[in-house]
Amino acid sequence: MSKEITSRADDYAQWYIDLVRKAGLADYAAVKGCMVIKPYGFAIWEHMRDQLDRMFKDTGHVNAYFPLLIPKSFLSKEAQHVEGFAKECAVVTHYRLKNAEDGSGVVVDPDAKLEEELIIRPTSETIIWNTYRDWIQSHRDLPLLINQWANVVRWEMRTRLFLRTTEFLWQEGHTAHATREEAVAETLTMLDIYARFAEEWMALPVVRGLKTVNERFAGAEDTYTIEALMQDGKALQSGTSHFLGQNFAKAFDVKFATKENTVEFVWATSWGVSTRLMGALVMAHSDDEGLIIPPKLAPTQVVIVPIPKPLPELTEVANTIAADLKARGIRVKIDNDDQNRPGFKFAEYEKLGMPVRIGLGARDLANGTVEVARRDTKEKSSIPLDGLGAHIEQLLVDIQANMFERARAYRDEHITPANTWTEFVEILDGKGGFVSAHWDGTTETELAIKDETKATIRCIPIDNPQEVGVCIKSGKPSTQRVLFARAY
RNA sequence: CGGGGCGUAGCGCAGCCCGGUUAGCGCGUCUGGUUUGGGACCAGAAGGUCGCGAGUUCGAAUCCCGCCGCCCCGACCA
Repeated sequence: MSKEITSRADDYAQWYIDLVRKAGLADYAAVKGCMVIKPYGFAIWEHMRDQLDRMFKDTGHVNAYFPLLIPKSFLSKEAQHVEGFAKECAVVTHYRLKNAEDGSGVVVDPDAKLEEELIIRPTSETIIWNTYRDWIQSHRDLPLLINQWANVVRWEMRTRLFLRTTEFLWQEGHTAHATREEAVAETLTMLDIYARFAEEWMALPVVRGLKTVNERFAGAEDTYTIEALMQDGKALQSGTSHFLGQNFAKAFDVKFATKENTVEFVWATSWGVSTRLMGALVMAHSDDEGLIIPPKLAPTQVVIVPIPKPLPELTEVANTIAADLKARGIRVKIDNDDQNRPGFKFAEYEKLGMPVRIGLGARDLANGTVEVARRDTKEKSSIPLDGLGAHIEQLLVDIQANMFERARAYRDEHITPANTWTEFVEILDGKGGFVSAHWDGTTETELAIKDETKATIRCIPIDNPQEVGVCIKSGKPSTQRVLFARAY
């Protein structure tokens, strides 16, 4: 077992894992690499999920659910797709257990071997497109805009809570369109929704961009990404939106009759974000005291702590404040615990990242004030009871904005141009973050850079300015800078 | 699968090199009391197949051999 890491500076990755555990977000359980999301972690995820779901529905999408198990043969229908996922699939081979002859427990019944093995979905393109074939006949059936909330399994070699687990929760949207243009537009619309969600709800600034051929989703023509920067200078791919062209339509023979009475293959997109976003939230905002949850996602936005404990006269005032806040749509909780001391509670709520804490004691009441502490800056101030509700309402807005601004300032400071190879390596090893550098556009060079520095091309930013230059590595001509970084 | 490290109370660890009373410490838990505006204090209590197996020895947490498990780094990846 490893020692506890208490500061971000010591070992960021380990500190992150300890924090996720200590704050009660999640832990590993039973099967190696599999994660249990605990109630507090799940409450935050639910806020994220609900908001994303609203944004999907506002753009015309509907939810459905497809099976967990996929016939093995489906996976081999799209050549690139198999290649991308074959190495990490969990396979179901039998459907029955029986008691062992020697009474040692249950064993797999060899007589119950499946004709065709089943794959536990690593992603659902194949089973969904196999289904879409029956759903789509005419241009009148298009566009088909479906999302599903599901779990998937990818048998990764190494895992890390939220960032990469064997099983994870996500949403995957799968759409079918009559034209290339419409599908490309959908791909970008969804990328934009992800970026807006990250920035407006998670207070997480992201770079929108296009993946290189090498980093592209298996089976896609184009993969777009939102890339976020963590506090240790490493990048995190936080969501992807794929333009699939007609690849899956061809693999699964999904055609439609056009208005012109011809028959065409449909155009496809898929897009997803996962519980990895929870990891991004933690790694982008936390400090040594614990989590800092943006108000829009905090399960409890304001906690009222009677000091030293819930005495009747304090509880009465607390109830009045809580009623006012609730009426304003604020998620508020009164701490009625009379066992722990205030200092303990303060530390505890800071660890959980609750945006605002209201301290309420005799001393305050005598002055007609309360103590308001904000988690993001740890500032405390004395606020009059009169007008408190409006003040808190505004404070939550301010905290949300401040968290985003702070993260954006950090991100912006950590996009560094490099013009020579020496500079490039120095930045990666020193301040970290994104390095903006010229690249000759070849996979060969990209891989050579990755080999030597562990940095990958995170993306070619959308609307990237074109400029003449030479590749940082090969010295060959280049037309634009791309963003490199070491990534999770 | 390669390179490191670690398995001792619910959690975090010391003890091991150099074998020797009844295996310790901190946190947590339970009881009682005093406290209560930034992680309270005092007193007492419960809690252990020292990862498993075999060996050396009068005697093994400690030494030897084998096995198992976990963590970290690398290859894979949302």
